[in-house]
Amino acid sequence: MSTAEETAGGEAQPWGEVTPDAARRLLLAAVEAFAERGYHATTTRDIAGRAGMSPAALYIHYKTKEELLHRISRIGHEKAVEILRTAARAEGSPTRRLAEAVSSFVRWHAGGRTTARVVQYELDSLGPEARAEIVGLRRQVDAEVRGIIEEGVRSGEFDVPDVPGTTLAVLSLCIDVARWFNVDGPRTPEEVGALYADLVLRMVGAARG
Amino acid sequence: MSTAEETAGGEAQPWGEVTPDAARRLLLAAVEAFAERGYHATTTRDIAGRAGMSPAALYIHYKTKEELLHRISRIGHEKAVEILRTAARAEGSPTRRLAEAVSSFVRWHAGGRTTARVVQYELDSLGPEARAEIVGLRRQVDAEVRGIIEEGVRSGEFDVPDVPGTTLAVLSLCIDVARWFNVDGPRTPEEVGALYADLVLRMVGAARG
DNA sequence: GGGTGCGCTAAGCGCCCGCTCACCCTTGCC
DNA sequence: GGCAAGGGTGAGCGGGCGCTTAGCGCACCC
Repeated sequence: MSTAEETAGGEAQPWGEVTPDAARRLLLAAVEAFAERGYHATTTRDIAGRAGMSPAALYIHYKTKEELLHRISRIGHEKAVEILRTAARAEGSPTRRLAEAVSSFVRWHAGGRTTARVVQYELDSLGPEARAEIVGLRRQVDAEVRGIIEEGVRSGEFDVPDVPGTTLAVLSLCIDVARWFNVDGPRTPEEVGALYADLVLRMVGAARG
Repeated sequence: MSTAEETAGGEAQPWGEVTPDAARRLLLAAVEAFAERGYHATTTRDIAGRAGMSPAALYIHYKTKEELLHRISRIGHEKAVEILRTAARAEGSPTRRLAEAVSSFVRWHAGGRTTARVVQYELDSLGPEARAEIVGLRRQVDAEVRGIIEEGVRSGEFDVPDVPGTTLAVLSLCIDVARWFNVDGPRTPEEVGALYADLVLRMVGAARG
């Protein structure tokens, strides 16, 4: 691979796998537009315009507008699973791994807010087959977090009466960051990640710090 | 007032104030449609059809499709403020009031999921002036919750290093219920409300029941 | 019982949507 | 240089959108 897939800041460039170059530019333009206005309010003319192309160019690389959303959604969810899987399978106590999972997941939602917004909130705009595929990836996301919490309960580090419910709440908290996070706001993604990791450790009754 | 505004279950019928009857039927149809497909994917023909009317009937009661969304959003946000204000100003310790605020707010999001979904997720579909008005109501929502947490910190019941950040997280957790809650799922609104109240008390470091 | 006005409909206007098609450049191979 | 291939464009099709308008029917008042 000749181009770097990760920048120095740790922020992923997950679109490196998309070729050729024009297809990637269109995909990036679509992410921006979908995040700003939503899938249904975005026109193919707008996407093509942002990518510096004519409306027809879109259809050389993608069959439909929905295929664009599907591709974005799949790549984004794969990235989400990868982030959580890395944290879940790292070394260290469940407490440390849960904190790392939450803070890195939150950093991804805050830092790549445009992508995360599309990934998390435009699921219903997909057709049935595409949605079914993405729902499968979401189950993997849920399983990774639930796994860490279960381990912490077994080891006695956590005190969690309702593991599925708490898993849901933890993921919900992280995902909703994509809705409210503001790049020009007072908090950096790192700060929100640290705050949320602390709050989640409180939620599972873990000893902190 | 000849008709009841509240049902026995405590679930509000906040549309009682909308008159005449045809206007209310259209508003309810719009809530359903917006919640299901989103504002931009909903057509005025669909709304009118659900209300059993012709497309033109909509424009007798509302100037534009956006006015429908604006009205729904304002009524919904006013209800949200009312729920939190009631809990915040009740008697009892900050711990009790925070638990009541969270559980009732969650019950509203879960039970009236269609309304809550529109209220919480279609804000960006409003024009600038309408959005500005709604943002003001949101600030009131934030202030009510922050007020309870501040009181708990002052009284020594809570241990919260970052009050604005924790307020944000608590509200985020409650609001996101509207995204994931499923009426056919395993949990009732009451169960989710109780679970979330407990999780939030853990987040603020309060002694629990 | 005739007039008045309101709630509603049938029809349709103008616009812009997603998408297609015929054609045009550039590139690389012989 | 000839030529095939593929990325790109300009123009435009069919259709559905938000919204308007002309007119109808029914409840109500005198």
